Amino acid sequence: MADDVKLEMIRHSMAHVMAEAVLEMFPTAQIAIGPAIENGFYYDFDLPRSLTDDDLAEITERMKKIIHSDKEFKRSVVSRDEARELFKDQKYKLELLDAIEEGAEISIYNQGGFTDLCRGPHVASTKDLNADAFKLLSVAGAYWRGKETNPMLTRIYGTAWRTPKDLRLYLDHLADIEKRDHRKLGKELDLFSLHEEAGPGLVYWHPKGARIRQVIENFWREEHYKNGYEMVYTPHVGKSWLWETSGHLGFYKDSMYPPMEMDNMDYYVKPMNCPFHIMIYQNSKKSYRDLPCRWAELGTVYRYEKAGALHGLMRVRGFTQDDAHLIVTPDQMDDEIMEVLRFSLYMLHSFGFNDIHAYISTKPEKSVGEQEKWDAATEALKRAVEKEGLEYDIDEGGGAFYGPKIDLKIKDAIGREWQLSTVQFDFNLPERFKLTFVDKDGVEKRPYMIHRALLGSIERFFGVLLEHYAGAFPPWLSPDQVAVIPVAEVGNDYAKDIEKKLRNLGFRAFSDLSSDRMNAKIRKAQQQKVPYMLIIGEKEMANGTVSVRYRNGKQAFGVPFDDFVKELSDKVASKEQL
RNA sequence: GCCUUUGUAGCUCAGUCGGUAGAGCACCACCAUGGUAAGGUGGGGGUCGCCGGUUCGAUUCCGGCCGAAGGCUCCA
Repeated sequence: MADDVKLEMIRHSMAHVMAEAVLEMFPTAQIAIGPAIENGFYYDFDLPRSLTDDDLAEITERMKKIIHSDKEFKRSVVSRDEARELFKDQKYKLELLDAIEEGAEISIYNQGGFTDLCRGPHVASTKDLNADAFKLLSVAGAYWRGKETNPMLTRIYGTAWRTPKDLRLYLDHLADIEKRDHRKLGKELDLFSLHEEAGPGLVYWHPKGARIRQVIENFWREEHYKNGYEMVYTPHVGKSWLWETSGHLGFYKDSMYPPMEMDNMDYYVKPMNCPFHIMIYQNSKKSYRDLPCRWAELGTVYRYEKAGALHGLMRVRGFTQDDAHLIVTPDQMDDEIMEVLRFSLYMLHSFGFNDIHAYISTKPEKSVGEQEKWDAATEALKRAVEKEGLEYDIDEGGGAFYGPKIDLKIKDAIGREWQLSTVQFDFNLPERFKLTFVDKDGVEKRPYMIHRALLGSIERFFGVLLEHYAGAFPPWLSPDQVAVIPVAEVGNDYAKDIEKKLRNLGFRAFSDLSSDRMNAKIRKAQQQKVPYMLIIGEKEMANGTVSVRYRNGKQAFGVPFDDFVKELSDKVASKEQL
């Protein structure tokens, strides 16, 4: 039996054991569903009261007893009527029963004092579970069958493993995730903040965060020019005419900030940049000779996200998309898609993301645009992904109503997936705005429009980067690349001099001339994750050298200053991690 | 929006079984001039998230509101 199947059985069985424990404590509880999930299990209950930490402890103890009691998981097949009788007091189970199609086998599992409607499979006996290899993690609310209109149930999440050691490794992993939390690191490293009183979901970039953002944006712009893009700037608000024409007021209004009235007209803050780029396109008659247009903008947009959905930098109400729109002739589509994909991968690699997976989403049931266009575009996406040798999955019917897309997801340093790049066809806006170009044969034709973001949004990308590197950015991105630390006050002038030289060479350096002792200065720089510390004392002053202390604890003494500059330059140019 | 948890100094947190609060770090001043992760002493700083109720008295009890965290849902 495959290992992962066995683990799933353990987790599913744990869910049953937990349900038994909960029913012991709350005999009137209604039980809903309790599946195995990634890393653990959960069970949903309708309870007479809310749960406390003490309750979780008691449930845990009861579960341990049940596990030690060595009860067999007995499977039996029952008729629908027998099942209805068995679960006559369990309304959610009856609802589940009704959903089982006619003629299908109805199986139940029993372990000692608990019987559940269940497809299985389970471990043979509760003794196959390890009483020291599970932990109840949290209590949360969850709608019955995930529907907002249904009653809210109490969900208990747990994690379960084969051995206590596996459990410990997983708990360590959770601790690692907590340590890397970008909200925590953002505060510790003084990179950004959010201010509820000034508006939730709106990001304030502090000087050090802004330095990193500048490096990202400057690199982004340079690469876009190298890759044949032009930069545009567009307004932040537009009259309702624009959003009516684009269709956003029809299908996207709930996600937009409400209108501002001026001169009897409604103005809306932009939730997307596309209509503005289209206005630029429309400004003059376009020939096939003008295409492709590749227009990029770091465009800040505002969207109304539900308060409960906001999360640090990952989900905000105001964010800057690294947006671009390609307006191309049908002939150019294939090459352009391939270029966009190649460019995306290059960008992601540059930031240290090498584990990349693609997802192609195809035509959903409700959609606009002719079938041939969808087919042509979807094929172009597939060809591009295959040409780059990317692994990919197809999400059938998962595209937006206006066109198919490729999403690229990266894996970060601890294996979590994040969606960053997206390349999306749009068959809707060219129609709505009646975009045309005059082709070689003198006939006006409709161009293809491709919407793409490589990093997604600057805010979210920054959050992902921060967690990926756990705050220890590679030197090219570090907000402070070099801390110059004099051993004593007599070294202050030399330290200042070195700082100045480094700054003049374009590096981000500072000298710590505070009245702290050297040890404290080193500690501070280390906590701020500064990659290079130059320790300056009498020896260094006499010889024109520096003593280098690296963030990773390594040291190099008596390094000629010019040698250090060379080393730093190489590191920054290569974008390598220290 | 809903469920659970939560909101005390800039940060991390303690505390008051109802009598208007403390620690460490940070900040300021003074002393100390120190060779690879915290030198010493002193000081300033809080209407205990907001509004209302109970009470002689509320940061503490009760109710409402707002925010945050973890979920459900959605997504860049």
